[in-house]
Amino acid sequence: MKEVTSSYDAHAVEEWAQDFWSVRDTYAEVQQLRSAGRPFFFVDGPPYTTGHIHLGTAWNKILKDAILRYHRMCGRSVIERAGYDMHGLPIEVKVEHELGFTSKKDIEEYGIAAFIERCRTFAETHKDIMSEQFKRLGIWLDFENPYQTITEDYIEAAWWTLKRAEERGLLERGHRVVNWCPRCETAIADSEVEYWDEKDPSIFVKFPVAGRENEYLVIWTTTPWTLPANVAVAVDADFTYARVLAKKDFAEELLWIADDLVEPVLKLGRYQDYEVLERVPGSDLVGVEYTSPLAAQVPQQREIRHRVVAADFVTMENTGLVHIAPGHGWDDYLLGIKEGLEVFCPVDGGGCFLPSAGAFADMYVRDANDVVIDALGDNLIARKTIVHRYGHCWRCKTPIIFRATEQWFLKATGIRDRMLEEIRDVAWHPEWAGSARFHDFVADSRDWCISRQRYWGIPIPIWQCEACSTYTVVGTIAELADLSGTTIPDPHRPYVDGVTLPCSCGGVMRRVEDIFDVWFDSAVASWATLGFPRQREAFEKYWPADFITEGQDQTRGWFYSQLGASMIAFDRSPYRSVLMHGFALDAEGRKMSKSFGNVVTPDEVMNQYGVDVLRLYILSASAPWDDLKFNWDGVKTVHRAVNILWNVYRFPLPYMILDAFQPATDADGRWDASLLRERRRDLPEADRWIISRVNSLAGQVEEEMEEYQLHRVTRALTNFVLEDLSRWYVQLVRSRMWLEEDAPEKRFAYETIYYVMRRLVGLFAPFVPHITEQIYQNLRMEGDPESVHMLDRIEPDPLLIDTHLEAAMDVIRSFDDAVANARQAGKRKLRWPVEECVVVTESDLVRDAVGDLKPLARARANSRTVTVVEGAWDRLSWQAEPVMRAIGPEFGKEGPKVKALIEQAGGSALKAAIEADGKAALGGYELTARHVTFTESLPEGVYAAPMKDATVYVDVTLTPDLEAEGYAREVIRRIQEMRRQLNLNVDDFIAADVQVEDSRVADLIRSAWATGISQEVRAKDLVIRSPGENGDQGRKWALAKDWDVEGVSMRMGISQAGGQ
RNA sequence: GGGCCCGUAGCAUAGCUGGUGGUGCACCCGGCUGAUAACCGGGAGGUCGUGCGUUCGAAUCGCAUCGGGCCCA
Repeated sequence: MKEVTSSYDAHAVEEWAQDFWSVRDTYAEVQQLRSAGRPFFFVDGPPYTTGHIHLGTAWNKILKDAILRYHRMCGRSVIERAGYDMHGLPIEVKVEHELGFTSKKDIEEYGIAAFIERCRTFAETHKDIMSEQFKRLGIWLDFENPYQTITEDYIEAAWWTLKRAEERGLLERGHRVVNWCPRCETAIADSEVEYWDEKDPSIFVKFPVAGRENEYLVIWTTTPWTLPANVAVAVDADFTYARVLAKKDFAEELLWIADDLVEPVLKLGRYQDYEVLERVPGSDLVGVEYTSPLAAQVPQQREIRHRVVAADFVTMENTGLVHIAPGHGWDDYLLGIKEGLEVFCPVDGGGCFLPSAGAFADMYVRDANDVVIDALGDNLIARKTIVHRYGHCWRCKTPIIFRATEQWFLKATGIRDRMLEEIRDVAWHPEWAGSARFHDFVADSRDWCISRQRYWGIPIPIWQCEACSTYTVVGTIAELADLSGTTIPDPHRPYVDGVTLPCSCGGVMRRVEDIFDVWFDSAVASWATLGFPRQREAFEKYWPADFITEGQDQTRGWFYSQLGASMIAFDRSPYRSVLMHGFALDAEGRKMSKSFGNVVTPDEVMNQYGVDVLRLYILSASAPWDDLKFNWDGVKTVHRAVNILWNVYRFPLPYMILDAFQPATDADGRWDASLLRERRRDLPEADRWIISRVNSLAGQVEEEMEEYQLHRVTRALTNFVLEDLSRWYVQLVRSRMWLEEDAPEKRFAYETIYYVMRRLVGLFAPFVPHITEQIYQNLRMEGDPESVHMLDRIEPDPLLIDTHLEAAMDVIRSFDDAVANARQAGKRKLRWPVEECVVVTESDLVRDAVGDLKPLARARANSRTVTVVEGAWDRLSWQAEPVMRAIGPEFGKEGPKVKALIEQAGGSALKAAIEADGKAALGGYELTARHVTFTESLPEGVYAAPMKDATVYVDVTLTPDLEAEGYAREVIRRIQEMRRQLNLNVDDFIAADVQVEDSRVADLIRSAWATGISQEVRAKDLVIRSPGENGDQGRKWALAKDWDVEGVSMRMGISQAGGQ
């Protein structure tokens, strides 16, 4: 063991620890050490390789790391690799920015090969940056060999999975309405749509009813540009619709509006008057035909037979009639299928109208809104603007549109029920994350559109014949080589695009141009990370994952995509248990965002307080599944706690070293606690207590970790350090450290502290890996495991747990607080002894605890005696006070007499009588509890304070004996202070001179305490004198000071004694 | 609009199988001075988001409402 002189320096400790691990490759050693253990297969949810990590990313990895370290200590062989999600539109968008591109045309001109190389470089560069950041957080995952979604074997896992989908009939080519980003010119997944408020037109439009003069259906829309694609109007069959004669400026027309909405709609249309001519149910309107108000501008509209249809999604809002364009809306599309409506979608991939949109051709749809509105002419009833939530492309923030296109789908709806079954068998933490949240999401899920019309992604391995349209799904790269007779350098676009296959019909099969939705990449992670399908052994051994943990946003993301892909491939859930964690928010509970300027980065926290503090803060600040409100004050508090851990660790070291303390070891040189276990009955109570506490703590940690209650675990650990170790045990044990001779109680203290620290670092290691490693290395015995992270889990030792003692000590601590309280009231410092402390209680626990631990109680109270009194303490008396509010009305004129009687009566006797009988006779009057109150009357010099189930009375009256000790303690303290100022070692001797201005005090000290003081301050030579007395006045002291001690002036001088 | 979670002193939180609201930080006062650019004690501070209900009794259960978060439409 080495002495630790410096105070806690997080950066030095952490740099040292990381260096220590990297030199010895401790991470690999630990993995090796546990390799024979029961496997624990963990899959890292791959972060996307863009930009830098934020607090949420850090939280995610810290949770994973703490949990995995714990499992390793439990003897599990943890199977893991860090993972990275490296394909996709976000990177394409970044690269497009770098190159100044604005459209797909730019990319095609630049060359797909060159473009994806830049994407690859971008992804790899950022992967490396992020790995470094994670390592700095002390994360132990395999960063040397991470799984990457861009490698050949990974891509193969995706291909293989798609082939499984095809084999099981779950792959489908479909014409569907999808979310479409007009800038990226691709379909995007529901999960890639971000919603925020957008200002849009809100218009009410008349559609002329066919064959009727001057009669119209009134619809409402916020997307005028979809009107050229209108084919129908939907009503609710059960709503009541009104045929209204509406009047404006002497003109009249007939309008169909939902009955309840007539008034507001006509008001908006500035109609002056109206009359309801007829009311009919929606079902009566079904089949009514109408013409488009844009028939003049859009030739195709003249061909369409528009009609009214019934739908269940119509609400009693706006006009109660809904404009239907199956080419531009999900509900519209489904309704179109059901009703056999035409799907008309005159918009291209860039969001511009096609020639089939007639007069609007070539216009960008959102720009066309005004033009369309103008074209409506008289058919426009009203126009407003509305602010509503509208979807945007998550990468480029462009407002999305809905477009009917040909895409590839996985038929998630076909396996939905099986998914719901599987969810029930997964252990969710917290439970509601699965049973409520995820369940509801899956129950509402739709088919999964997996195709994207982009470049940087896993190419969809479908080859389709140009001649006969048959298609085949290729499952592996070897299979592709087999079928095509060619090999490719890289399974990305554009290399794979050039490969053709012969079709049985004699035609040529070419790959469909699409790539996978990037969510499909990570969906196959649980088998791809095991090298499946190329290698099957690990997969068969470990899959499915024992555990995953991600943020609550991954409910719709990775929890879902993995489940879907796995159900398709293997018909079972890819994970056995899931911990869903929260989001990192700012102190106000708001999302951290760059534009809001409230972002706190993990770097900021680490730079100021270090990694371990960040880790401990994040883990203890809130339950894993609650959102984390980041708070600097909280970080500071945790920093203080870690600092105390450090101080508690370093405080006994100088003494241990001075005494050449050697913990017991076994034949292999390993630390051996059996001696301490055998002698447990000989240990002082304080030692037995803290040993019991640390074992109880181990039990608590074990229990709470079962449910991933990491906040409770870390709080319990921190609390132990602060409350039990620092605030109590260290205070109790200090004086034993100072013992000169080789006393057994000092040995016990060393053994105990050593034991507690060894257990404590083991318990703390998964959460604060750096500081625990440093402490452990200093405490470690020759034969002990090389790293704290190689220790086995610290299990509670039932032999050493004494719950009675723990309860009794709680009582003493409460007593200790109460004494301090009473002393403060009596203005008697703790340094000054008192004659008597009395604990008045009715509680057996308090009585027994104070009785059993009396020496400790006495020492803590610095009291000559501590006594327990059950019932009434005879030195207490009660003062009776008349309650005139009750006496006055009842006794009338006699009142003043009663008052005087009460005031003169013995309060204690009166109280006893009333308590016994409920009444008391006094001078012929009968008194009850309502006539008199009692206040405790304390003897002179006695002060009281409450403790748990008892009251403590402290008599602070001074006697010459007490006073002598008090002054002596004051002198000792000041000489010690001067020793420190001289920077003396604890074992140096001194010579000292104390001149006391008050000769009575000087005599008091000298007669009883001269020797005591000499011993305490290690003085070979001590002179205490009154002002007149002679001493070494002429002597030059190394340090001389004047002090005011409780009003008595003293002059003290000390020097180091020569020799020894 | 829907689902899930959260809302307790200036800040962060515990309590939530209903029975007199705990803790930490900050603040004020004090102690200790061989862990000392540390450590410890005490005090003050609360309509438990709001409203209604169930109950002898609600922070805790129910309903509604407001605010925050994630997700969905």
